Amino acid sequence: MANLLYQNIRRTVAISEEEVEQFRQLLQAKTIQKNEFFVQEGDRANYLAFVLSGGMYSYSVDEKGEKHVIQIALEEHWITDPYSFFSQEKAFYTVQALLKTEVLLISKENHARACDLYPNIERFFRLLVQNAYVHLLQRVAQISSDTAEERYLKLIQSHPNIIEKVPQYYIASYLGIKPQSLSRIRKKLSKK
Amino acid sequence: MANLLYQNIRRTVAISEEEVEQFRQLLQAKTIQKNEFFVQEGDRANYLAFVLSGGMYSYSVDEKGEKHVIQIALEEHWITDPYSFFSQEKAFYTVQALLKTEVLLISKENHARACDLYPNIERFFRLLVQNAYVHLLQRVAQISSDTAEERYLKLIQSHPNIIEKVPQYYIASYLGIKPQSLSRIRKKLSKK
DNA sequence: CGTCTATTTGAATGTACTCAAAAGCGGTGG
DNA sequence: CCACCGCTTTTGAGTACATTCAAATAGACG
Repeated sequence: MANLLYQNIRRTVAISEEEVEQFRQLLQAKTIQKNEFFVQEGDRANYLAFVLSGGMYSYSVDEKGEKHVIQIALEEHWITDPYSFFSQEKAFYTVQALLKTEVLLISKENHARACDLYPNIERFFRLLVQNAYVHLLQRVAQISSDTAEERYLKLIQSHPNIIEKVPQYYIASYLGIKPQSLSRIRKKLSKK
Repeated sequence: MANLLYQNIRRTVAISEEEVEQFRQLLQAKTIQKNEFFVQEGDRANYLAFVLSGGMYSYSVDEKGEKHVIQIALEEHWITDPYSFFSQEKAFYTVQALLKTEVLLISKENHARACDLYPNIERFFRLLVQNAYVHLLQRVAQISSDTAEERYLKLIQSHPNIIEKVPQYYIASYLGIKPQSLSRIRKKLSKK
């Protein structure tokens, strides 16, 4: 595997491979098994994860016990419960592995240290949140302007490998619909 | 009027009134007339606005020419097209005054300068984006778990004065429904 | 091969939407 | 002061899309 971390950071800030290597010292590699919890609702999110391979997803659970998928993070994406990680309060969401997943973890403390030591890394994380916010605004806009079918098409267009890795009922939940509805949408699309 | 700016910043970071006063020098007061544009889609958002009184809203326009309200900012809230303000690329959204609105404006350049000069202000803006991101995640979670009726109830609970200031069809759009549907929801609720 | 889980299908229901029109409200000018 | 205009909200009737409940198939894995 290439240096995914370097590539990912490089996408946002101009930084040398050496500086990323220094930063890398503050991260720890870990393998998370399929369905293993990374963060559980009510816990504190002490780590931020960078997905090297596999994938994770976050969700909330409503009063009726139903999962609502909020985020899906495949390779080269960062995930945690942002509220809890930033504030160190209890997490709203659960983050769990979709399949066997290799991650690089950074603790809250090392994140703070990295931001102190490496201005480029500080800048990177600041822009990471900024970009996540901008993307999420687009998602909100999309929810109100697009039909479920359009949202599905755009999703598989921007993340073609999501189909292989993520069960359909999680994709449905992410899109804000029920698995049966997604099944019908797919059936309708396949007829074309 | 009290010092809304100081109060607002103070809510997030520990900072002296003097330091805010210094920062205040980099802002300019402006009155925006009802329906006046603050940012137009396709333009660059050169300013970030802090609403002192009145209110503004942002929206996208779809292929059919329909508005989709993304954000509503009443007093003591910050608004702009974040993507455009951060990146200086063309704005996705339009930001417009709901009624006569008094704002404090900060230009992109002064924002950068303020972040350089005043670490507390840098921290404030960083946390502003962070908090906005966390709130938006909650909104996304809410969209998929709550009915339109529940979302409406929660909205007027958290922002009781929104009813007086914002036309019902904008509130409907913000909630992701049509004005007719909101009217029917309100009718149903008033019967209880 | 059997079991467990995921996906698909069917039928009935519900919620929000469209189209269309009426009623309400606020401001302006005769 | 009232009549009129434009804009917002409400109401009605029919429709579309997603949901629910239920059951049948398909796939994955030991």
